[in-house]
Amino acid sequence: MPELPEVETVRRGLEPVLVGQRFVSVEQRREALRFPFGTDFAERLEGKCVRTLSRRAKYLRAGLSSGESLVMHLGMSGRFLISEKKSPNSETLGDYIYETHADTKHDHVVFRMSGGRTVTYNDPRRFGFMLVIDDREFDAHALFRHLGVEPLSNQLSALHLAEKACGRRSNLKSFLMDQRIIAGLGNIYVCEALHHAQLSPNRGASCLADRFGKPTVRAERLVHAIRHVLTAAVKVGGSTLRDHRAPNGDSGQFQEAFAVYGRAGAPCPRSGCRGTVKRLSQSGRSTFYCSGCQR
DNA sequence: AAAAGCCCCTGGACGC
DNA sequence: TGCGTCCAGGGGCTTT
Repeated sequence: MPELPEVETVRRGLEPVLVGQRFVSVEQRREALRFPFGTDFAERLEGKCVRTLSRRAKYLRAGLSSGESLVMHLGMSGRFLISEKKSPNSETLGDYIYETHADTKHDHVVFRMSGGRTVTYNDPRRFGFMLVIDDREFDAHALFRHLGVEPLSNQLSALHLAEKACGRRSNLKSFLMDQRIIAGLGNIYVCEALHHAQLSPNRGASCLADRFGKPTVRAERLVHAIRHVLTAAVKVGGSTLRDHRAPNGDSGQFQEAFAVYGRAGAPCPRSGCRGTVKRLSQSGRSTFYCSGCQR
């Protein structure tokens, strides 16, 4: 499911449920998801208060009162479900509602919060993971050390792209998928941003820099397109293809606005363009683009 | 060092 | 209804 707009949607949905609340109980139902949860996973959370809930790339980070952080990644199919509680003022476990739904066999973690709600992590494919790490080790952690710039921050600039693209031999699609350059884009939003920028996914990434290493007009266009597409997607709660939902159950709407993703054979929606959306395979993943207007 | 391929896992869509 | 095949929003690891 989740690229930056979906993860941000989940963050916004979880924030009022987690922040300022304490973990009353943490039920870990299996040894590992993609990675082992680590020793004492539940114990390091129980009794701790959540101070902040932030997002870095496609990761969620809950900052705890203990000086540690709970890091969560949704992989391909992870989602959170929230249930209300029967008795708001009681912390008896029996008063917490564990809402049954169609897919409880993939409920891997259940958080019961002091505010009275139950937060359940469900993930059929188990490509997601959770772990608790010391805040002092966060920036140096192997998962985050090499992450590139946040695309919605002002760290994303034409100059940054030009510097990273200089001397590269990969194509634009792979370049934008590389989390060490820009962190948070995935297959959908790379395709959509390239279409918006009218750049071919096959074009070499080195087109973003001129022979002096300075950013080109294409780099400027790409930065604008990435910001535009991500901002529009966040605004409508991301894209729901299969399982993405905000924690309150709402589905995203951005799939309605896809220009190219998943639309092979359809006419290009750009006004004045008479091209057709094509699908091709790059580095083992589908790319959708219009050969008419993306050059 | 960069780039390509493989793999983790499950479920849904589709063809027969 | 059942079976086989292909595909999927991510990303770490290995190989070239």
